[in-house]
Amino acid sequence: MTSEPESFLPLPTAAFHILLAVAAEDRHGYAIILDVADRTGGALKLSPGTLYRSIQRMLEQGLLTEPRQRPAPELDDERRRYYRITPLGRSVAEAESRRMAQLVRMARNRGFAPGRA
Amino acid sequence: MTSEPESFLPLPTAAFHILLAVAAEDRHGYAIILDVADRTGGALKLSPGTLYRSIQRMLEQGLLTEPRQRPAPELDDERRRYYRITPLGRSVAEAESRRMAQLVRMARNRGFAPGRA
DNA sequence: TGACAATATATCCACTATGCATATACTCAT
DNA sequence: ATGAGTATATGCATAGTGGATATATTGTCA
Repeated sequence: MTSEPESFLPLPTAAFHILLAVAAEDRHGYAIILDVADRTGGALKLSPGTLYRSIQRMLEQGLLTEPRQRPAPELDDERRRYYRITPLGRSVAEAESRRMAQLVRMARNRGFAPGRA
Repeated sequence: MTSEPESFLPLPTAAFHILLAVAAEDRHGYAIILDVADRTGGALKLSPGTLYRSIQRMLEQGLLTEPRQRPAPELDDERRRYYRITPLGRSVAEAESRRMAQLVRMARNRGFAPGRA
C-alpha cells in the first residue's frame, strides 16, 4: 500500500499552513509561525503547542523531513531546526487544495457568495 | 458586541457541511448525512456521533434553529427533527467560504496546482 | 412470517488537534 | 543590565471526530 494522499484528508488547518510555509524553501519552526501570520494578515497565529506538535506528527507521517545539511555557519543559528516538504507532503497538500476548491464550489452552488477563488 | 462571524473560524469540517446541507431548505439529521455523502461522492460519511453533537453545538451557537412547524402529517415522520440555517449561520458559512477560497489562492501561489476553484 | 436493511436519533469512549501557559536559553538593542 | 525578540519544547485543558452501542420504527423480500 502506497499511503494514499487522500487518507490524510481533511488535513488539520495547522498542517496545511505549515506545508504552504515550506513549499518553496526550507524553513525552521519560528520562521513558519512568522510566514503564516504574515500570509493571513495576522488572522492565524500558530501557538507553539500547535506548531511543534504538528511538526512532530508530520515528520512521523512522512510529510516533512529534517535535512541534515545546515546553512553556512556565519548564517546559522544553532537553535534552529529546519524542515523540508517531501513528495508525499506535496501530494497531500495538492489533494487538500482540490478538496477545498471543491468545497468552495459547493458553497457557491448553494448560494454562499464565494468571491471567486 | 454582535458575535463576529470570523470568531467561528476555522469552522469544523462537519459544521460547514451541515450548513451547506440546510442552505436551501430545512432538513432533518439523517437527510443531512445523505446530502453530505451524496455531495462528496461518498468521500465524507458523517458518523452519528459527529452529526448530532455538531448540531447540538450549532443550535447553542445560534447557527441553526429548529422550526416548530412540522410538515403535513401525511408526509411527516414523527421521529425527525428538522433544522434551519439562521442569518448568523449564513454569515459564518460565507466567512468560511472566503477563508477557504483565500487558502486555495495561497496554495496556487505556492505551486500546489489547484485546478481553479 | 420472519429476517434484515434502512430510517432516525442519541450517548459513550477513545483519540486527535488545538490553545494557553510555562519552561529554557540565546541574541540583540537601548 | 534589562527587556524584547528569537527559538524550541512540554503540560494541561478543551473541542471535534470516529466508531460502537442503544433504541425504535419502517420497508423489503424470500
